[in-house]
Amino acid sequence: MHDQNINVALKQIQDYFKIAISVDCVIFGYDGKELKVLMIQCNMDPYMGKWSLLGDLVSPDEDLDVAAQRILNERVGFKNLYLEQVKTFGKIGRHPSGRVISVSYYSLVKMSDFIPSTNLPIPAKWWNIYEVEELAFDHRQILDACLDRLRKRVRYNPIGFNLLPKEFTLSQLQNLYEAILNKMLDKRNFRKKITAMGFLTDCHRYQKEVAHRPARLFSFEMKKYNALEASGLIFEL
Amino acid sequence: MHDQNINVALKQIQDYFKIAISVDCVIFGYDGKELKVLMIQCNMDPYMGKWSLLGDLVSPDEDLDVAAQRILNERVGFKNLYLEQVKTFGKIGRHPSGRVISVSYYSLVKMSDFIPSTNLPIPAKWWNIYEVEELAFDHRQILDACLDRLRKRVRYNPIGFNLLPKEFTLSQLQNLYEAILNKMLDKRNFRKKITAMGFLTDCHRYQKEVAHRPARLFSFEMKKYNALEASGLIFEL
DNA sequence: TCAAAAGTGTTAATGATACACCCATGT
DNA sequence: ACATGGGTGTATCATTAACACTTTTGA
Repeated sequence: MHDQNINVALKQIQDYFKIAISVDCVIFGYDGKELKVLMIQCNMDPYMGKWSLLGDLVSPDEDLDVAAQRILNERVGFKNLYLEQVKTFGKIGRHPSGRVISVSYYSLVKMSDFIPSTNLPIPAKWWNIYEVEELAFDHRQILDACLDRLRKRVRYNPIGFNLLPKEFTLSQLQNLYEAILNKMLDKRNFRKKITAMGFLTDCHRYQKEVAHRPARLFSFEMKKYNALEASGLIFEL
Repeated sequence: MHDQNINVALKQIQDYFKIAISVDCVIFGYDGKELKVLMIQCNMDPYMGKWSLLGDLVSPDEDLDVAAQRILNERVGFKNLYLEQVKTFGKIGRHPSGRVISVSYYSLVKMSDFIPSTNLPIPAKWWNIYEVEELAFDHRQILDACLDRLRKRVRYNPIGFNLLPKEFTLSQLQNLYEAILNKMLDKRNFRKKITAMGFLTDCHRYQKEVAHRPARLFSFEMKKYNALEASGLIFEL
């Protein structure tokens, strides 16, 4: 290959391939009280030390969704999480190292199953969603867009269960909705609505070792839900 | 520059910059009866002759939204159209020339103002949304995603007016909603709802030269709507 | 005078909201 | 026995859905 070819190649790079693609994941969790988001500290100027979402470049032979799953798997050790693409951020100056267009996703994690790995390259921290500090890059915008989307989605799709343990009480479920929507709900109306939809399975088991009347445990099974949805059920909370 | 540098450069290309970004626009229009979508014919194998959305590569110094506006302007001659980003499509094999990740947008055009330019590089055609043939690339998926989004958006945001002439009748507005939602609506209930929201301005003018009782003309002003929204109005149809 | 779309209210059904007390357990 | 959250039903209000006839114009 001689210089002329190089110049052609470099010209092409300049013209078409000077953009890198990344994926950024907003990872939501729920600890039984608060809605949380997982973040790491940025090690790149000018955002050194600022908190940042988990993200990485997408390689040329990698699907976007696969890249998102990879990030979740590499950094948090989870597979097959609920994942939804939200929005693509492409402002010129959004990344200090050059033109990086970022496809954002949010993901839902059962924190009860989450074992914080101490041997990961970068330690991560769960932040209360309402107490997040100033973030690196345009990650505040990304976080806001994902939280907005989650709030809409959770009202019309049964995805909240991805944040709860397999067996949960109705109060836990209500509390989760209150944390996501940032709004109090009426206990009786909430229970009426969700039990009337008929997709919750009564586990015939109860909470143990709680200093009050133990609550009935329920579980959510996608199969059962799908069957009901197919016969006309409309989920709405 | 000698060969070693070349190899480094090429390696970098291979590693990070082998992905091109494009924008594809679903351009919706309304001719008074049907919801339409603007498309062109593909001149690239293996999709030669198939119909395709309007799209182009994003240049490295160009915002995504700006690229979308540019495409609309270059190809259709419009500026400042309503535009919404919908989803990013990034499957490995979606484009025959290599890895191209496409950010999709939909846009709303007043067809009444649209003068089909005959001197454009590629002639475009308005298709009835419900009669679109097999499309090039993954454009069917993109179209479906954009139509879905439009259907949701139009129920909770006053964006339908972007498809109507400045002055329109209530029947035209209803017809537009029926075309978008693909569903008949009750005339009296529709009128009650939309007039009760109070943001339509009566033009005190009427249709002319129609072979039936002429309908009252209304207009939509964003200012008025914003004021009402600020004082608590919730748009919903 | 006919055809075609404009315009207009009421009733019934459904869904949403508001609200207070007794129950079972651990300490 | 007390503190804590679990669990339950009804009445009111607001919203939605269903429905038919008269009016105005051009042909």
